Amino acid sequence: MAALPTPPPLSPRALYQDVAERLRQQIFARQLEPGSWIDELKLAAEFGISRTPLREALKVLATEGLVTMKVRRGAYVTEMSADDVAQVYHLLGVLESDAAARVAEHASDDERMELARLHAQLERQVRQRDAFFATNEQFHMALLHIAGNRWAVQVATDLRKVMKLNRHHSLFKRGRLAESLAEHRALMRAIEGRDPAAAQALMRAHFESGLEAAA
Amino acid sequence: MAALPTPPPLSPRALYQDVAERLRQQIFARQLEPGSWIDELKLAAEFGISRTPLREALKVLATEGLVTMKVRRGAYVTEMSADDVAQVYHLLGVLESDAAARVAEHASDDERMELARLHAQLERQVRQRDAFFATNEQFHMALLHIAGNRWAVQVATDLRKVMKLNRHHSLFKRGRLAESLAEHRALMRAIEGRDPAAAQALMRAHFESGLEAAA
DNA sequence: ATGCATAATTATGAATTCAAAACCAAACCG
DNA sequence: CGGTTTGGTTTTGAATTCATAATTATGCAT
Repeated sequence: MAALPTPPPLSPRALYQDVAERLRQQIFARQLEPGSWIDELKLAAEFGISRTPLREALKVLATEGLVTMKVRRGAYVTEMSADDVAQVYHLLGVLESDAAARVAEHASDDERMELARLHAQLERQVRQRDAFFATNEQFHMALLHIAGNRWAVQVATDLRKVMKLNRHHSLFKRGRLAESLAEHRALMRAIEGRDPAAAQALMRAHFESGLEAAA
Repeated sequence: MAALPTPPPLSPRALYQDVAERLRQQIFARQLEPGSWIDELKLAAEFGISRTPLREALKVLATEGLVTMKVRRGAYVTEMSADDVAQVYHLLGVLESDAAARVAEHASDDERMELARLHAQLERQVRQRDAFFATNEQFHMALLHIAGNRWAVQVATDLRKVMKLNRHHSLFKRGRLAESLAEHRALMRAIEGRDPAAAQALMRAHFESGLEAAA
C-alpha cells in the first residue's frame, strides 16, 4: 500500500476547538486586549470560517473564563482585577501544595527523575526569562500530573489560562527568578526526601512569596 | 409612571444558557443516562428550538465535563468512574478545607450566624434525606462564598455538578448522615472558636470520612 | 448461508439566511 | 438651546440549508 497522501490532513478535533485554541493564543499574545470587544464578523473573515464555529468557540472560552459574554452585545476579553489574580494564584497554591504532598509520598523513581530533570533545566535557565517561564510551567504541570488527579490537572490548566490574561506576572519582578529557583530547590529536596508535610509547606510558601512579589 | 407590563418577559440570559441548565437538570435526574448518546434532533424538537442553541449548550456542558464530545459522532453524557469520583471528592476537600480555614479566621459575625443558621437547619433535617442533601450543599457553598474566593466558588460549583453524575453519593450510606452531622458540629465549633487550623483539619477529615464511606 | 462490496439513510459539522435588538445620528419639538 | 424621538445601520441570536462523514441496509458472489 502506497503512502497515504494524508487526505484527512489530520483533523482529530473539531473546527471549533482549533478556533478556540487560536483565540486563546491571540488573547495571550495581547492581540485581543482584555476588556476589548470581539468582532465576530471580522474574526470569522480573518479565520476564513463562518460565524457558527467561531461562536461555539467563544462559548467554550466563556465557560473557561477567558471571555465574558454580555447578552445582546457580544463577547469581551475578560479583565482580571488585581484581586482576581490574587484569588486565582491562591487557588493554584492550594491545589499544587496538595499535589506536592502526594508526589512526595507516592511518586515513583522515574517520576522523581522527571521532576529532577525539569528542575535541572530550570537551574540552567535563570538568565532566560521566557525559557524559564515555559519550563517553570512544565514543572508545575508535571507535578500535578504525577500527583495523579486528572481533575486537578484540568482545573489548574484552566486557572493558568486566566492567569495569563494578566501581564503583571510575579516572576517579572527583578530578582524573583533566583528566589523562585531557591524555593524550587528546597521543594525538590523535600520530594526526594519523601517528606509530604515539608513538600506541602514549601509549595505553599512558594506561592505565597510569588503572590507578595506581585503585589 | 405605571407599572411596567414586563415586556421583555425576563430573558436576562441567552437561550443557550437556559438550554444548558435544562440539560443539566435532565442529566442529574437521570433522564439522560451517563454513557448514553444525546440525540440533537430529538432534543431540539422536544425543547421547541433549533439545533444551533442546543449545540452551543452542549459545548458548554462539554467544557464543564458533564458531556463528552466525540468527533463526527456527537455528544455523550459523561460516565464517572469510581476513581473519578474519588478524585473530584478529594479536590473538593482540598478547596473547602482551605476555605474553612479562611472563614474561621476572617468571617464577620453576620457570616458566622448565617453558617450557624444553616447548620441548625441541618440538625433538624437528619430524618429527611433529600432536604438534608440540599441544605448540606447550601452550607458548603455558603462557606466557600464567605471565604471570598469567587474562583474557588466557580470551580467547586463545577465539581459538584460532575459529582452529581454519580448516584453512589457517600451520604447514601446508612448512618452516614448522623456521622456527617457530628463532623459539621465540630467544624462549627472550630469556626466559632476562630481556630483556622482546626477548621481546616476538621473539614479535611469530614471529606476523608465521606470518601471512605463511599468506597 | 456467510462475507464483502456497495448503495441508501441518517446525523454531524459548518455555512448561510433571517429576525430582532442595540446603537448611532439627525431631525423635531418643547 | 437641550432633550427626546424616530429612522437607518450594525450586530447579535437563532433557524434553516447544505455538504460530508458515518452507519445501516441491501445485494451479490462465493
